[in-house]
Amino acid sequence: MRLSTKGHYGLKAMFDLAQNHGSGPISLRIVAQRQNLSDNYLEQLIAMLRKAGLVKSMRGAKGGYFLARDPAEIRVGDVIRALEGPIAPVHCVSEKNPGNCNEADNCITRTVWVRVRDSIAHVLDSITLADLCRQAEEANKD
Amino acid sequence: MRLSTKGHYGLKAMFDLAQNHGSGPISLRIVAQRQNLSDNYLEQLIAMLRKAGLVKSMRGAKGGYFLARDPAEIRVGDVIRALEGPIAPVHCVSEKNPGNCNEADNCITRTVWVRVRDSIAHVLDSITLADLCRQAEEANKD
DNA sequence: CAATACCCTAGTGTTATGCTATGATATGCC
DNA sequence: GGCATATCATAGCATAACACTAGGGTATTG
Repeated sequence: MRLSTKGHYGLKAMFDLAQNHGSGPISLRIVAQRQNLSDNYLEQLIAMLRKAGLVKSMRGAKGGYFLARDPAEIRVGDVIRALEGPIAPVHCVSEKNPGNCNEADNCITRTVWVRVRDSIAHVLDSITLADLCRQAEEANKD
Repeated sequence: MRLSTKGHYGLKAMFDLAQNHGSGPISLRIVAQRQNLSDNYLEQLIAMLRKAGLVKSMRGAKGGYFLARDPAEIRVGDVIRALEGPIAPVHCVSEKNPGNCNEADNCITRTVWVRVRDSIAHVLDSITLADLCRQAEEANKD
């Protein structure tokens, strides 16, 4: 019942970009240093986020990455799905292509996984990157 | 964000035992056949459940497994934890031994995982095996 | 034109998964 | 007692995912 580091690290990076949103592209090296991640590895993760349309990039010197939309318009669920695929505690209740469970009709335990899936999705989709930034600000007040 | 088959199959087996609770020990071969699982593999899973005190066994001919407590006293969460370990979307917010996150204090994304963890735990702990049996009965009414 | 930074792909050690297989031990029944 | 039926325990193993590392190519700035 565990997330891979993809989602874990990827959200950290997105949060970093959100905090610096509006001040132009930011190089990955900086993000990786700030969030204490391998920049080579992070590059692969951000490529997935770019392909999902969540971040945009500018190449060349002074280039870098920035959020494709306002932080308030990016939900944590968007980030996680881009990196980890559809939310699915078990294959037969995946958000996408639920797979062929030949006994889906009379499989009672299936209802458990549907509820787990929905509760995870609800949490992830109810938090935006802007929410996280607000939280960080409040934590820094002390 | 996925459960292994351990939890998936294990819950199926426990549900099977719950449905036949009260009629003495049931051999694993029967459970495996009914739930369409490899009996050799299921043996390993049920060993974990036995060590967790959720099922009891009788050896020898006419032996088998049976629930250690009433189905109403066994939560799905108990089963999953026995098979998958503590619920922890990421290591630093594990239910047990949360691990040393050197920036736990100012890690904002951490709050996301805490909420995910708690919502999963809440769903799993709010469903008992008896609930599943009741659901199965209602589904069979049609 | 050189430094910077994105972009892409290949490779790699480690771990977990999802089993299979084999043998030992305990119990019930004839 | 002896045989069939179970649980119990452990070892092995092919596959896949994970978490990176490495190295090269391409675009942009100054």
